[in-house]
Amino acid sequence: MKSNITMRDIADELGVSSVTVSKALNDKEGVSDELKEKIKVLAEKMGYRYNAAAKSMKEGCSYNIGVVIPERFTGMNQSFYLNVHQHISRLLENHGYYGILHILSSKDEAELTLPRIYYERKVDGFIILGQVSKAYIEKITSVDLPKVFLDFYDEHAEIDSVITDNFYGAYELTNFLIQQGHREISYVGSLYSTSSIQDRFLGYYKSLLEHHIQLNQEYVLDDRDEKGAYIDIMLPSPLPSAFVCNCDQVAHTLVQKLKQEGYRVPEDCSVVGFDNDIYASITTPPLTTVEVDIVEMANNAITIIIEKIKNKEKSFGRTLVKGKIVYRDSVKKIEAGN
Amino acid sequence: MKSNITMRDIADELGVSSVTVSKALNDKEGVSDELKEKIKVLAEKMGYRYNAAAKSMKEGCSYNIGVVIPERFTGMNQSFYLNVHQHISRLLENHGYYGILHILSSKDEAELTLPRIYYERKVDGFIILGQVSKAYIEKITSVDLPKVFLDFYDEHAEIDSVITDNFYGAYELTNFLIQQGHREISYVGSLYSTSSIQDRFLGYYKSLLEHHIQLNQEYVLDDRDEKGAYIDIMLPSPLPSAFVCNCDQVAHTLVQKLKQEGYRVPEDCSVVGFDNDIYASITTPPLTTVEVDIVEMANNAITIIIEKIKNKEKSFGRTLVKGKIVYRDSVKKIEAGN
DNA sequence: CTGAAAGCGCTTACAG
DNA sequence: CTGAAAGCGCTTACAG
Repeated sequence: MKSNITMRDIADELGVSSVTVSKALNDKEGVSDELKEKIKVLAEKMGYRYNAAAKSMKEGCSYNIGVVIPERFTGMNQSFYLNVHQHISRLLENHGYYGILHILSSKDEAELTLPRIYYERKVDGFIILGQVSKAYIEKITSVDLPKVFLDFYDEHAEIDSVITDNFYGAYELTNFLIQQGHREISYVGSLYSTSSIQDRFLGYYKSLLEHHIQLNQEYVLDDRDEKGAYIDIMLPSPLPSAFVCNCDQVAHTLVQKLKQEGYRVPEDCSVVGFDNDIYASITTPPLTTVEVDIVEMANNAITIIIEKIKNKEKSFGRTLVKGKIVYRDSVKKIEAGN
Repeated sequence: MKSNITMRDIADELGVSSVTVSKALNDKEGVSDELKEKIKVLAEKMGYRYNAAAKSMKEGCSYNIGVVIPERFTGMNQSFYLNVHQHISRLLENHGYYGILHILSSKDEAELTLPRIYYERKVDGFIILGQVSKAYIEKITSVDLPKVFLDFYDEHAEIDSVITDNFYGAYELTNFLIQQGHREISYVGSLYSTSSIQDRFLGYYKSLLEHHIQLNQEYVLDDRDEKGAYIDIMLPSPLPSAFVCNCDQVAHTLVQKLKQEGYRVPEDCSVVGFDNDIYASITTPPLTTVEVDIVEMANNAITIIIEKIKNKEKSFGRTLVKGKIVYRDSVKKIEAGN
């Protein structure tokens, strides 16, 4: 199979012009159906492959989208974003686009270095997957390409973002705990770490408010330091009857700690997570949690970015994607007066 | 920041030709240092960005590498390949290349449909990540682009592959079990499923042979069906004192099953895994296993493919990357005469 | 040291 | 319905 067949080669073979071949292969007007068919058959036979670079140059766009994930979200235990990237990559194909993954190193993030794919015009837009620093948000906002922020947002920047409805998910989950008879409910998550953690906290808080349960500051527990590294969770005393954790991984860690201290889950205290990732299923007992709709999030992000490529002026603001509570075995119903 | 600055714009601004600008920006001979510097400064100031598409068209290559992962390896619990892709993507950048992820759907695999990135000349080569069907191997082998197979190989095809030294890893692990006094050792893995599973089995077998331990066919246990879907593992009776599992996930499943049946690990029987993925650390007790050197594997694959792009004739055959035993708590030392 | 010319493969706009 | 011409942004080979 010769490797460098061009439209011209097909044209020469058939004694027509390359313009005609171009039209035929792109199913455009202006070629007789008969000739069109003949060209297509020959192209196939000659092993013709479209040259995307030529099209890119002509049209001034690459049909690639950069998917940027900060390095710290890609650790061994953090396959969530890579998973999302996988869906993005697949869904993008339906639109004739391709994803180029760029792991943003902590160094580049700190030094505000943009991905090389930007400087080489390899991409027509960016999907930023996972919260980056404020300064980096500003930096990337200054770039003249369309971008959407996935799984986080920043209230100060005028950007489009697609996020799980963290607020509502945590709200519903806490409502559920209260329905099950819980009154002393703790929240586990460092409030200033990410917008997700903060919003989930607020959903939890709203549920408390609605049920006239006082927020006890000693029940709001840190799970990571300023750099986002996990820290040992300090159990409050007395122990609440339930814990709302900001994510499944932390819920998993918490359950292990509780067990070490001699408590049984859910008999002695209930624990719920968020994300429905692998930690939810491997915890014993399996966790009641909120499932993030990855496909829907990826889909939204892609629709938005492609729309913005067509029309730079368009703005979408925050798009919320609803999660879904997955009921498992980590919550115990408390009888009244227990 | 105007977005469509070209070399010509810079040239016009400075009253020189675009050839000179090209030379300057590419650090080529034939421009005075003074002018070169002036051009670079102005380019930066004008917000010039290189047009990769133009270069691609000129040189006939895209500077992209397609990373193809069969869909079935990307499930919730299978972040391994996505993880590898992440490293590939990062390492590729050091060579001026980029990775484009393509999830090969089971349908496309069955129908022998090549990734669209091929038909659109979006990539200069392929890294196939995870074993595909024989027919698909043949199909992709017929393609005129360089390719390397990562984490599997096929003895019939003349292809370059980078694999973990599965044979040696399982051999060493089994040796370790025997050193610890084990004699009845089971292997868990369906031998005809992938080359990895098979080679790990052979390493296990070699260790038995060397220690003059008879291979007991009833101790070779299936863990998945012909389609690769996990099946329930049938425990042999009497129970061996140790299990060599073909991967950590299966080891994790096995440990749970053993516990359900009332056995303690490692007191009643020892279990070892392979991969050192998340399952190794979340199993209670944590698993002794073999750590696959992902970075080294990715590195090798990239070196090979880039070498092959430069020189299509070059052949590398099978490249083995050594793993490393990670000792944890799932193996018990058996006293002689126990 | 500097630049005019040609060409990479395609598409668009126009003419016949 | 068909095609000649121009151009996308860059680089190479050559001439001055």
